[in-house]
This record gives sequence, C-alpha cells and structure tokens, in this order.
Amino acid sequence: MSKAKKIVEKEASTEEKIKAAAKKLFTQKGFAATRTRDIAEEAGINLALLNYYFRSKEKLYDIIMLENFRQFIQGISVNVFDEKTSIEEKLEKVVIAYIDFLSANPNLPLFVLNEIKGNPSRIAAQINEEVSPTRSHLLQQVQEAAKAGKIAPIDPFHFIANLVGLTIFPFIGRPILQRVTNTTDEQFLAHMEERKRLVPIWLKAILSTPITTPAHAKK
Amino acid sequence: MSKAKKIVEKEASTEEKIKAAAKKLFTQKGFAATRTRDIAEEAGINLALLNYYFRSKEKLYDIIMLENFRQFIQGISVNVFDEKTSIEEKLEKVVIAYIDFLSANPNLPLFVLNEIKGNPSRIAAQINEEVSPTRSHLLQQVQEAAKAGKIAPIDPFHFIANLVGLTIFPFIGRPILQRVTNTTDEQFLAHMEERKRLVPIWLKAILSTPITTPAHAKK
DNA sequence: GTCTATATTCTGATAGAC
DNA sequence: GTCTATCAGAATATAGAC
Repeated sequence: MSKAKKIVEKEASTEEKIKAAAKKLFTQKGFAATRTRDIAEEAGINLALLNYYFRSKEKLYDIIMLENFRQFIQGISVNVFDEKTSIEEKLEKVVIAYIDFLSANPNLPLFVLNEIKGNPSRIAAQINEEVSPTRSHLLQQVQEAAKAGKIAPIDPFHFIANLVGLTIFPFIGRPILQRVTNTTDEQFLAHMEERKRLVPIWLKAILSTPITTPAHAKK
Repeated sequence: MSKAKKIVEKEASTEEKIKAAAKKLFTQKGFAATRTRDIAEEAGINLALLNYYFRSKEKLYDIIMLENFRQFIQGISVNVFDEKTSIEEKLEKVVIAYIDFLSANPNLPLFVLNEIKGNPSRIAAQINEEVSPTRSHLLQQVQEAAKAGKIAPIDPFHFIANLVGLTIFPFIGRPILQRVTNTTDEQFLAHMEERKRLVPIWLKAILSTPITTPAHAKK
C-alpha cells in the first residue's frame, strides 16, 4: 500500500534469502551438521552478512527451529475442533490434512522429533499451548461415543498413537519403507494419496473392534 | 578356556569402554553433534587413546553405526520365517518382539532413520541382505491368504507401513506422545505392554476390513 | 548493506615422555 | 598402553574498507 512496499514484491530481501537457506539446511541436516558457510553459499550471499542480520548461528537456528515447530504443530492440528462434525468426518479431515501437509513438508517430522528429543523443555510450552485444544476436543468426542456405546472404548493414548502412527510414520520411515517395498518416489506419493482414504477406514475399524478386558490398570 | 582369557571377565577393556561410550553418544546425538572429547570423558579415558585404538572419529563412528544398524535390523526381523505358523501367530510374535526390543533400545529407531536419511546408499546393502527374507515370507503369506479370500487384499506397502507405524512409531514419537497425553514414563511403558496385545488385534481388524475399489492403479 | 581479510574459538589428531 | 602437551585445520564471528 504505502510507498515503503513499492518494489518489495519481486525478489526476496537478503534477510529472507538467508532465512530460507538456513531453513532448508537446518531442517535437512540439523544444527551441528550445518555450517554457516553452507548457509551463506546456499543463500548466494556473503558469510559476514549472516552475522550481520542474525547475531550468531545459534540465534538463527532458534528462529528456524521455532518457525518449523510452529508450522508443524499447526499443520497437524488443523481446525478440527471448531465445527460440530461427526468423528468420522473429523477423522477423514485430519488424515487428509496431515498427509497433504507432510507431502509438502517431508522433512519436518524428523526434524521436530530430533529437536524435541534433544531439547524436551524448550518446546514443552509450545505443545501445550497449540496442540491441546484440538486434541482435547477430538478426544472428548471419542470418549463420549465410547460411553454411548457407539464405539469400543479406547485409551486416548492409543487413539492418538494409532492416528499419528498410521498417518505420519510413513513419512518418517519413508527411506526404509521405499527400500523394503522397492517403490519409487511417485509410487510412494501415490500410496500416501491412497492412505487418505484408507487410514480413516482402518481407524474406524479399530474403533469398532471390541477389546477384551483392558488389562492396564487405570487409576 | 585358554590362558589368554583368564582374567578378562571382570572389567571391560579400554577398547570396549570407548566403544560403549561412543555408542551411547553417537546414538543419542548423531555424528556431527558428538565430540571426541565427550566420548573420551564418558569412557573415563584420555582423548589420545581414542585415536590409538580407532584411527579416527569417522572410523569409530562407522563401527558403531554398523553395529547399531545390524542390531536394529535383526531386532525387528526376528525369526518369523522359519516356522510354519499362521499369520495371526506370526503377527503376535513380531509385535511382541519389536516392542520388547524397542523398550530396551529406545534410541535406535531415530538414529537409524537419521542415518539412513543422510546416507541412503551406505545402508542399502545391509537392508536388502538382512531384512528381505523375513519380509518376503510374511508378505507372501499375507498375499496368499488374500487370494484365498481369507482376508481383504492389501498392498504390501500398506501392510508394512501399518505394522511398523503401529508398533515402532510410539517409540519414535515418544516425547511428543507423552506430553500430549500427559503420561509418565511408567505409564508409557505400560501402554507399550498393552500394545503387544492390541496391535495384532487391530492389524487383524484392518486385514479383515474390505476396501472398496483400490483406486491406486497397479501395473 | 555488502564485501575481504582476519581474529578467535573449537575440535580432531599426533608427538613424545612415561 | 596411557598420559600431557601441542599442532593443524576447520568453523564461527568480527573489523574495517567500500
């Protein structure tokens, strides 16, 4: 609108170029394995500029890390809680959203898992803040359906583990999966497209499978 | 037996101490983030000894890497193919073996996944060599059962993705899962024990869920 | 804001005494 | 075999010219 933004649209600013390069490399290889020189080269700028814009490698990493994390969280916690849709519809929506998001950002899950493993505390807040609302609503709905006898009762832990395991895991284990099943990149993505339809069906099958005596003692 | 082994039993040799320390740190933090000094300290020995026994950091890492990888492969491909057991029994066995193994080696999966992502070629051979036999037999059995109409036909890719996703993923995503579901370490392990029983049931439920028109075109 | 050149710190590896 | 001291190189960060 204002004069200040006149020409900004075409090419990215130096700062943005650095961030983009940093994001790519950090997300691919992690903090320790990435050299500032590589980031500078990838961004097509001089090494000194990196420290000019961001004070240090660490500061730059923190920015990328938080951005990645935020993106991941909201990517997989799409607004499935603001509508009064059924569990079935909701499952379908979530799975499709997950798979679409991960197809576009295949490196994010492993990055986040590594980071969260090395830095459990730093990220705690973010999770509780951004993921809890969604979770609680979907879980609550599942619990209620179980009480009403519509589905088999299931521990929230297992429900989430199943949902996430069936949806996200293929992307994390992609290199192994592709090799073991001898599939190309295109075939892999085609399989993921299939899973948009299949995973919700399977999850419903799981939910309607009666479990005998939940041996696990719950307080 | 011989005189040479007389006293070897009590305390680990220096070489073994270094390997143990290296294994711990490399497996936890990866190659780039681990310093040889840390390994030396963890092993309670001097830095120079590391280069005395193993020529370089890289050589040492390679040893640990291959050991980890081999352990992982054979840990998750336990002999499920040498017996004429049914699919049901086999599934139960595999899942139990996976979960027991991963409970004892919680860091291995993420390490292997990171390594395989950064180094796809180096590991290719190992996989084909050690994992294929098991895979092919179990898969073959599934395919045959599908042909005989006993279970719903399922793409091998999805079968493996489901098996591995439901079994291994909880260990990989453990930090997130525990936080999101607000569970302690003991509760987590209790859940994993439960899954030994539940996952096979769910997998069978999936296998007996008819799928309408496999949209994915198979050549 | 951007660059070249340089300072500083870190880390893997080795020399040499014991 | 084990240690101390040190080197050589890499990687981050900064000084200072333009």
